[in-house]
Amino acid sequence: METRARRRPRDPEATREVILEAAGTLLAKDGPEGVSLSEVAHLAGVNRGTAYQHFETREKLIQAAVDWASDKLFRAAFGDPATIGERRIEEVDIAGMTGRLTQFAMDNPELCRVWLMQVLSSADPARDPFWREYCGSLERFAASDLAVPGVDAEVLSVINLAGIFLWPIWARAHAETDRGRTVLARRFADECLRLSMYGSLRAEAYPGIAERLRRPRAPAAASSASPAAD
Amino acid sequence: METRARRRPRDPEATREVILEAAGTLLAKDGPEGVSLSEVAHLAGVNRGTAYQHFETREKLIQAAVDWASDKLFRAAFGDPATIGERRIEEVDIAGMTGRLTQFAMDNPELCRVWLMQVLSSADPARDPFWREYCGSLERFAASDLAVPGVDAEVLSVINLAGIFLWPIWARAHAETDRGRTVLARRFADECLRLSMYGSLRAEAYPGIAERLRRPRAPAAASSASPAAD
DNA sequence: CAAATAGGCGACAGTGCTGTTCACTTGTCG
DNA sequence: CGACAAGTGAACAGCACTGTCGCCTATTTG
Repeated sequence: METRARRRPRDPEATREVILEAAGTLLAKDGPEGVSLSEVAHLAGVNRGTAYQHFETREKLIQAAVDWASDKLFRAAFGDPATIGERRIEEVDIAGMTGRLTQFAMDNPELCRVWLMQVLSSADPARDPFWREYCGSLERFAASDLAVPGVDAEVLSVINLAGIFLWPIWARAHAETDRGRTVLARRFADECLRLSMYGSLRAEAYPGIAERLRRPRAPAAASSASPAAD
Repeated sequence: METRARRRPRDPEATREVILEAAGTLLAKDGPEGVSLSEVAHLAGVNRGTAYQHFETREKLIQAAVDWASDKLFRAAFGDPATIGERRIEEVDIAGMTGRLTQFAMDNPELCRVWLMQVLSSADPARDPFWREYCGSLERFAASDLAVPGVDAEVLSVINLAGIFLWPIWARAHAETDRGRTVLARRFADECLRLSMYGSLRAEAYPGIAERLRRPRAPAAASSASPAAD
């Protein structure tokens, strides 16, 4: 992160942080199996031995970096995890949360990439704290009278998060300037809202689908437009 | 792939295929930087030297495997790339394509993971043929009178594909049985359709958002519910 | 201020992977 | 049948990375 000035001033906390940050950056670039402790130490401007003092093995460093990313994500979306219990009761501001998350994703695409990749590789994504909280929020929202009836919160969580975290990567590749990225962030936010408000299909044009959705879990109606699920 | 039976029958095409398949599997597990040619050769039941005969370097093998995954995806969604030009004219069956893709993703989650990771790491995702075709289809759909007005096809493509490809991973982790997975596939398809038809917010409850969407690209309305994009 | 502590550093052995070469076996095709 | 191409096995140098050890020195503390 900085040009090595002979010897790092003794400060375990800061050192640990700088190592985690470097690990996060490389994790986003190469994936969990692709980062070497040597690289991380070099990027962090720290001796490899120092890194081993903070994290016993490469494996544990990676894990710590992933958890660190997840925690940052959590804080960006929901604030301090310690006080989360007290705030559970208040009204769910679903649009606001989506906005905060979208903005954060735009500002920290690497972090989101790390988190996504971890979830993609995890045998049990449901154990991730951020995921649990997000999904829980959507469930509470779906149960409220602000939501359209029939929302499947779990599925919607995957769709939302996947889009929110993938979009910035797309955007980064297409906008060189900050201004351009802001425009792209706005486009995403708008389309998210539009989709949430009105969907994408003109409902009148698809009576078959409407029919199918009216009797959930029943065998698919014989409409040419409805995808067969089995 | 199979228990090595002495010596592989001479068949370059099949050998190449088996190597690519093994590479794909490992790619899905470990990411591009995480697979070694030794591992691939071992899993494919092929001599390391043989692998080097088909692919000059590790790097080229990885690239070939990624392209191979992208191509399979393309075929699953759109059929033979060679004949794609002739079929461009016909009506866009957006729901049908989504259904096919969803099913394919459920059956081949590793493939989708490979593709996703590649896109996540690529500097320019727009060069991927599958992406281009998918996005193009949505654009044609958005321009038709089957779509709600104001759809941003590019954003919607990201949202759709991200969801479609991430869901199976979630599902795999949560359903042990084929039956369970079928149910989860159905849940996803239903929620996709529901979201496409009606969105998730009760439009009447969010006049601020409706207002904002009515004048696109203007500075955000001062609604507490609308996410600030800048 | 001096000693003790612990954060940080450099060097080392061990391991696994890459890319290459070479001698060898065995299907397949003209 | 003979030539050639596909597949095997082994060996090698070169490299990068892991994990460990002992030394150095900034900070703390008595």
